[in-house]
Amino acid sequence: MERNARRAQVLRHAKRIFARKGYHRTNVADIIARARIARGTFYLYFQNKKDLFEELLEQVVTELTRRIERLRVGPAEPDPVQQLRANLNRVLSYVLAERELTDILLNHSTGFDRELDEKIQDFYDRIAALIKRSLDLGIEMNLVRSSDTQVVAYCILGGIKEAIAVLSRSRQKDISALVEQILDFGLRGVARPELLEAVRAMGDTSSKFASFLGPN
Amino acid sequence: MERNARRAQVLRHAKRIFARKGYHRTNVADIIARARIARGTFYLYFQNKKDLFEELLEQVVTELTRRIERLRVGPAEPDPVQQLRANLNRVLSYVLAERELTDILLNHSTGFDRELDEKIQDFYDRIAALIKRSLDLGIEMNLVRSSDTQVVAYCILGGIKEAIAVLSRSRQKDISALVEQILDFGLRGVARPELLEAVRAMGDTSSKFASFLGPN
Amino acid sequence: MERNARRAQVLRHAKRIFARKGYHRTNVADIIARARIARGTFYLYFQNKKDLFEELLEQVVTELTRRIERLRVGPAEPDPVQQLRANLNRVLSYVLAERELTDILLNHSTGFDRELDEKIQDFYDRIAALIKRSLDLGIEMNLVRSSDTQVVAYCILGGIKEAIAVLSRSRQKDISALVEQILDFGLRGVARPELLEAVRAMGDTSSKFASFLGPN
Amino acid sequence: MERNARRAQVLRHAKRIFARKGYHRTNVADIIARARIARGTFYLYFQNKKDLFEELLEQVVTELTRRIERLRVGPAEPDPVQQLRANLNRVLSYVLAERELTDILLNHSTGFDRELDEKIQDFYDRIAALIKRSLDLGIEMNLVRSSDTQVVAYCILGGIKEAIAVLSRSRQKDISALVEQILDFGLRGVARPELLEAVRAMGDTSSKFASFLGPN
DNA sequence: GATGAATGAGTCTTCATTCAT
DNA sequence: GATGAATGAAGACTCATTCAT
Repeated sequence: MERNARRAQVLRHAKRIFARKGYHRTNVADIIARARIARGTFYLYFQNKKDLFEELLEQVVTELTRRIERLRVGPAEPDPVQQLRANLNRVLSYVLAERELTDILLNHSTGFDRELDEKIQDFYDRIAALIKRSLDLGIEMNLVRSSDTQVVAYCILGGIKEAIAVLSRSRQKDISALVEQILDFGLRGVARPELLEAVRAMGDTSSKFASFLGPN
Repeated sequence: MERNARRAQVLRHAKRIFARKGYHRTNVADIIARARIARGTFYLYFQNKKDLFEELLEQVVTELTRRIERLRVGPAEPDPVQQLRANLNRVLSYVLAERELTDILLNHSTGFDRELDEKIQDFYDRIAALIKRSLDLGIEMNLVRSSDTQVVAYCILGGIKEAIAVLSRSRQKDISALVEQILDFGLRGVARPELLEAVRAMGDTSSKFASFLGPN
Repeated sequence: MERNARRAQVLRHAKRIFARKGYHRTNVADIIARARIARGTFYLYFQNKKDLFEELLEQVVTELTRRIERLRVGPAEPDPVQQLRANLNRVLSYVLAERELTDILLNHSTGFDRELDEKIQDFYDRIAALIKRSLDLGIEMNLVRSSDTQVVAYCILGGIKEAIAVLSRSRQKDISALVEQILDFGLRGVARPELLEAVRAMGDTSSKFASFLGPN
Repeated sequence: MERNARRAQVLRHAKRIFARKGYHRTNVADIIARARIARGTFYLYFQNKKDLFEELLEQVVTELTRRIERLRVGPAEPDPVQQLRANLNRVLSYVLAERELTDILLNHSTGFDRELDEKIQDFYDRIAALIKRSLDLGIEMNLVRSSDTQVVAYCILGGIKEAIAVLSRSRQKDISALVEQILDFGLRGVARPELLEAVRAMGDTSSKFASFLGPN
């Protein structure tokens, strides 16, 4: 347990530095100075610098994966938009809470470790696949217009990534407005026009999709 | 060899290697081996490795900037969607033609030089500003629904970046379908629902926005 | 090994090599080979080659400065010539003991770093100023003939430097004769002729100035 | 002849730069830029950088050697002090006229070329030998007190070198006063005290040795 | 467990010299 | 003769990792 506490402490310090300076500009000297441990001690807890970095990256990826839930369909389930909103909320909350970690993920430039690059690409591909699946589901449910869901999924993913980057750069604390903007933009981008028109006709004000997409 | 030719030759080889291995894993030895020049020759044309890299980066940024034209409004101008389509086409064509350069920009450019990082962020901010301006214009013209155009602009930018990344990874040669998907998604995301409905009512099949946005 | 001991060890070896080969022909490889340490170890103790060299130079300058005492006048003080003799003795002893360091100062110190050049010129200027002050004092005390003490001071300084160079080249171990020769030459060069005549009349053999310059 | 003119031109430029920056800080690029010749052209006239430097050094050494005449004794010869004065005058005039060349000689730090170092040491040794010979001659002639003429010769040489360095640093144009100061200091340092007393008794003002050292 | 001195492979950069045109 | 592009040996410095204490 003591061991884990020490590890966590080093990880915490390293996270800061990696977020601020990036992988290459950060050296072991920086980390041990911050963490106030000896050079050798570092290697008692981590195989090497890359190992530590990977662990941090793993952390974000894992936590984000945990916070992004697969869309569930069923009578007892909340309506899909609500689920999307919840996903976005969870993701953006995490960004706010762990800005440094998400910075590492977003700004990490590829090309210093093939394996790591693949791991991250994998993560994004998984997210894109989830989005694609939601879109396909939406099409089946007659909510989403037909399109190349593969491409659109990546567009949505990219939009969210960029919005996160903006959020991370800003000092904003409130994410709800941001969530609604992203949601609105994305949903309208994929929704069947009839639906949008119906919403409009009902005098719905923007970002109130939920009300008509499911009775609950 | 003539000065400019030699410079270009070195740039060409370096581009390849940087795209494949990234900045840090590429060393001067790699470059000169590829370009079949001596070590000293390299420094005859470039101050140092970073200098060469920056030049490549500058190249992409400049060319992309050149290919993204500001939306023009006026009776003699092509309709806005046509202009957007043309922009996207020019950008994606460049990506296809200079896959390596765009790879460098998208994947390998951040994290090793503060100054460079800023230059690139600057570029993206400029693009986002252009998109925002187009949205604001669209709102004025009653084509675009009201929204936080700042946020939406970044969402669109991110979507395009991600789509470009996909394109760059794929071996695809035809960009027109991709352009239409991106355009469709983006336009629907921001268009006023009435418009979409009108289009729909007219039996328009996806990506034929142009027909109603202008008389031509 | 203990930090200071290791530093000293490297300095010791470097001193030898610098004295023999000079700054430019000595490379870090030479030093670490001699000191039997790894390349990195060198940089653990010194910022760079120049840093080490400067430290050695600083050493000579500091020690020589320490050994050259300002002339004191007063009833309880030893007579001035005795003080000059003591200064010379201390300086030449150091040269004998640290032949390599003085070699570095005399032969290898100028021309590779503007800043360093100035530091050394400064040192010599300080010594010249001390000599000039002694001469001015001697004039006040009616021991020294009037002259351009500024110029004469540099002549004396130059004479001593050259004598030191000779000493350093030779394998001589006894400095007392050398000291007397320098002293004799210098004192006669500046003394008021009446004094010299008085000494001569008293049948004084060379280098016995002291006997008449004070009662002791 | 054209060839020689070109050579001379390059030498002239190189002299300047070597004087200002020293051998190591001066590189071939500096020289050819100044002389406005191509890189290759440099090597048409000089074997290499060292060769050019040596030639300049040779120039000073040769000219100084030419200007330092051996003391002649004889009824038809000018008195010795006059000859010494003439030597000093010729040397210092040259310093004034070719400050850059003498700077090179004086500041040339040893240790980058064994052969060159020896050549310079040789020159100084030759001068010291000349001085020693003059002293020995003076002893024979009962003008100079007995002493270790070897040591004293180097003291005198050093004094002159240092005085020259001062002259070179200053912007002074008049050397006669300087010559007298050096001469006075040196002569008094070596003269037999009886002589000095005689001079004094005769009411001679400083630096008028000449009047009594020979009847002519 | 903890320490921090030691390691040395890996890179970048300079610059005197050559040589094809 | 003149040019200047090309050369590559030489050398400085960094930093992740190891290991004796």
